[in-house]
Amino acid sequence: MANKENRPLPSIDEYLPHIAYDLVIFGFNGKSLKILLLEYVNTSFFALPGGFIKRDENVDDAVKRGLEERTGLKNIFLEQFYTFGNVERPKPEVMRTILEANGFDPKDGHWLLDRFISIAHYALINFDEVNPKPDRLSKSINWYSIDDLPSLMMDHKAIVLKALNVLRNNLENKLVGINLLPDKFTMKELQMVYETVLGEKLRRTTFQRKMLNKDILTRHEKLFTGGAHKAPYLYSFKEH
Amino acid sequence: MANKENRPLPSIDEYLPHIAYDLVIFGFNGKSLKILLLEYVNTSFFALPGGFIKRDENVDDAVKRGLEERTGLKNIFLEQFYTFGNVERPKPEVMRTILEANGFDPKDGHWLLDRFISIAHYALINFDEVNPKPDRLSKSINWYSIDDLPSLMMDHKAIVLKALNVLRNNLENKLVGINLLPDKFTMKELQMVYETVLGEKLRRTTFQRKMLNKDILTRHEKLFTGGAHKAPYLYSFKEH
DNA sequence: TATTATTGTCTCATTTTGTTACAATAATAC
DNA sequence: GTATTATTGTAACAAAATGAGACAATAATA
Repeated sequence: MANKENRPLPSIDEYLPHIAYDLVIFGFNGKSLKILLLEYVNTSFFALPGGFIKRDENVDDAVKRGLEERTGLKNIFLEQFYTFGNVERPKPEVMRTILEANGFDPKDGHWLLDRFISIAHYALINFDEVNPKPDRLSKSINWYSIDDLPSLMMDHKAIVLKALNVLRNNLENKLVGINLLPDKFTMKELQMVYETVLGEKLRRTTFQRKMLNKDILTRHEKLFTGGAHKAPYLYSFKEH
Repeated sequence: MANKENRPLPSIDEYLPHIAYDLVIFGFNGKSLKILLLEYVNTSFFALPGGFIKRDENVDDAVKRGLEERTGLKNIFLEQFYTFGNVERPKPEVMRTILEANGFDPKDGHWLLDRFISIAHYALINFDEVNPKPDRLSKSINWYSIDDLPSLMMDHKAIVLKALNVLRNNLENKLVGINLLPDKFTMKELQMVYETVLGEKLRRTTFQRKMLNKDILTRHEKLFTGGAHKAPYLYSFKEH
């Protein structure tokens, strides 16, 4: 099967049936936490980027491949956090609508219309480095602020909420900041990452003391932004 | 296909291909942390209990069903923690050996010999209430202490280690103790749960104070064990 | 040179945790 | 009964971590 541009849909010979992955790609623009969402051609469906697993491919590798195609970035912090496997989650009509809007005409019983279990991952990236590319079924891919999302298809809203929750729990252990910030950053920026992820205000002096005492930061030169006030130091995370 | 007892293998018509689940069932006997392992008939393979997902069944429900069949218990604390999806994990020869030892003769390309992705869960149960039952391919199911496991098939060792790790991280939030202990228990028993899961000794007085201050325990009557010493109070977890 | 906004650090109060000490038992032995 | 033993519950103080406020240092600009 192929559409008018003669580009075939993924073949069942190449991919594992019933298994997909979804990606919650977090980015931080210095102010708020955002995620990447696709909008499908000729529909009003917003969805998480996702994909399928090749028959001879590790799940991890499939996801890395998908993430790289979307963002152009390699070596990104990526973590699997839950597998969504409810019977109700597949919506064949939705998938059919999307495929038809893209010029395909899948037969009943086509594997893409079947039940899918989705292995959800989240990624943390530095907002500035990314130039996202939509996939061939989507008309656009854009950043949406986590507290102002459009309505999402299927159970994707639940996937995002779960991802946020996992992110909160991992904030201390995993040095989430490393992956959301540029190499050098100010203490204020680091604090804002913590505040956005946790969803609460933190006390400036306490936060600064705690971070410095952890012995995970290296202090660099000052950053002169032109503001009429004392310039903040830049920091980076220590190697080990 | 059926073996000499004429009991058929699970049919591809009924189950989703390529998808399985594995269970790390933790129990606590008052002293050490144990898990349930199967030993397969006429082989020396030890493995985690697992199963397949019916085509019209939620993953959650499939796992609950399997757990109930194994332990006879309902309403058990159960949590999905990771999906193992490496290409190297399936071992068709191993599966074939097990099936043949049980009197089956699967054709090449049989779906059970194919690649499987496994959604791993852990369960916490009260050791005393359980009378485990082997499945039909296994000759036995038994408790094995977490620090004295036999060698496990495929990547099951890695699955157990990951489960233990998740358990450690969830110890505080999830009140793991609730599910590993009987309704009423002594402070010492609670402490031993913490110590076994964390793998380290804790200070008695500090532990006691911390637990009592949390306002999660109800104190009941004393427990007279016959020991020549002061009798400890029994506690239970508060409802809410 | 004064003004302004922001940053880095100090201080002291408060809370939490580490550590030791000790009185209060249940049994048992006499 | 009374002494002995092991274990438990809690108090008491020290040490460490956190909360909260104060304040000097400093890049700009007026």
